[in-house]
Amino acid sequence: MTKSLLEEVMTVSLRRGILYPTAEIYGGLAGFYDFGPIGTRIRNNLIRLWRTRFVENRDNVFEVSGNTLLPSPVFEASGHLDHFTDPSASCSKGHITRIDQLIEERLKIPAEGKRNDELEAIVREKKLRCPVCGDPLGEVTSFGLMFGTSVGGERRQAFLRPETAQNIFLGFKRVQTAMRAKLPFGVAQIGRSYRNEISPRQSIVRVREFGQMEIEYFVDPDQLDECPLFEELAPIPLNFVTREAQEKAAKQSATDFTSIQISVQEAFEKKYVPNQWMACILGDEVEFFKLLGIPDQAIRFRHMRPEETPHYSGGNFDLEVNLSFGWKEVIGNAYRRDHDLKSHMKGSQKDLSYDLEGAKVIPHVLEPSFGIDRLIYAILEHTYRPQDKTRGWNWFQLPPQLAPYHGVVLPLLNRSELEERATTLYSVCRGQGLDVLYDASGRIGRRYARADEIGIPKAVTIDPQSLEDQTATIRYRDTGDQTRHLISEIPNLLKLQHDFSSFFRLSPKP
RNA sequence: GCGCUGUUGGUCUAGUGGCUAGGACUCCAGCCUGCCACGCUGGGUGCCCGGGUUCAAAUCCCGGACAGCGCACCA
Repeated sequence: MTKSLLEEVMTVSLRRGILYPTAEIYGGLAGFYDFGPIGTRIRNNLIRLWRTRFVENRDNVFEVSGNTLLPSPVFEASGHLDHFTDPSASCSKGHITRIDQLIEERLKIPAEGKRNDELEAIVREKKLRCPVCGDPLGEVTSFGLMFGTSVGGERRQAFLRPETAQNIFLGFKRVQTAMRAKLPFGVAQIGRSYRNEISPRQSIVRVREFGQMEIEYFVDPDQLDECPLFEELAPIPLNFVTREAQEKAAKQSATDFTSIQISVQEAFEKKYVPNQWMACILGDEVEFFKLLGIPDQAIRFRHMRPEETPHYSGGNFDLEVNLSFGWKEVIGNAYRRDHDLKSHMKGSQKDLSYDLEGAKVIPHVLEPSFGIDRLIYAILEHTYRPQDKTRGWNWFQLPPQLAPYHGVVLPLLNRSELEERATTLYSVCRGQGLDVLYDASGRIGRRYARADEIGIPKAVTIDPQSLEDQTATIRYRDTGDQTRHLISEIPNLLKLQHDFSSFFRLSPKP
């Protein structure tokens, strides 16, 4: 049986310290993975790129870092407590009971597949009570998506957040006033979220603890079609799957959807998306993806069908990446209208409106939410170069900005003069803030292979000629070609020589 | 959560109810080596966990964990 691409990528990842199961020596825990030293470097680089483009390069985006554990009322207000998956009810003392299990156990009737209101009717009819204390049971809600715990001596109920977004809404007023932020502005957050998935799958694509990079853009509802990025992003092409295309595919029992290519401008003007802001967010992501090593044709935006979209949404558009096991959501883009701020105003009894020249406005929210782990998997799969016949080993063609090291310094031969010269260069590079490795173990080809396998873009080799004329060779991972340079120029040549112009160009001042 | 399949050094794998569980690659040390893992020598690490059957279990049985796939789920 041949290995799937996923299994192959995972094998390399395990061997080279990219990632491995959490608590592996105890048999692991389904849906949890740790990043190893190489994976952490890649992850940090991805986060750095994201922050550079979407936060630091923008004048009006503010980054926060929220806690992962939040008190229960937050999720009562957000609606998460009503949308869990396992039906449960709590009594007046706060004991939580799985209602489907209680019914099956006590009444010996099947409860599977019944809706919450049906289960609640059974509870009322049969007068089921809390099995712990005997108190009456409250409303039946679905439970299980969120990891719950209790806090402090008073055992206050709390949950690990299922999305980073909530902290942003909770802190909206603080951020807005502290930063004296004017609409439109964004609040970004990079952090971890938790969902107790019934069945984690596909390595780090569906996990129970995952990283998210999110922004909530707060926009005056009257200015949703006046995005300051529009002029820059208007020509960007988008692969787009309309709802009509999905209906058509369903009717024909097709296995895939047909996508169309439209520009950001068309997406807005022809109303493929609800507003200009959403069109720009999608274009912004296409530009970002150019740096990740995932080809354009492997990404598309899918307009989520109504049944996949919450009632309050003004339209959700997933960025999906074509992976070996199908198209997978890597970014969720949601137009949440004023749902979140309104819900928390109601839940907290605090005013979260924005003072717009004396008039109270509840900003509308547009939310691009990146799944870090999925994105890393997508990058690994798309940059993996297996069965390379010319070089004889598998490698990752990681973009230089994501590669775990800028380069590796190698003495061609294990002679002390060469090693001295090489370690000196290594130290100089490190002193200049470069991430470089030194490797003198084994023959040169083996060391090139080791470097390739974790995607190091350049290898510098000190050879006997280096001692005569102070030069060294740079071998390029992607081609295997070599060029010779003065050693004094090597550190600069290892620094990223990438065209960042489009990356840094955007600098709107709304 | 249900079902199918699987789990042997770091990785990939051979294997049988019974001597010190074999190989390949990687890794480490040394030698060699004027540029792409395939020169030499030496070395290290392993039968997923628990229970059962048995004189004897890595092997058979049961349960669990984990993984891949399918279904369901993924507000």
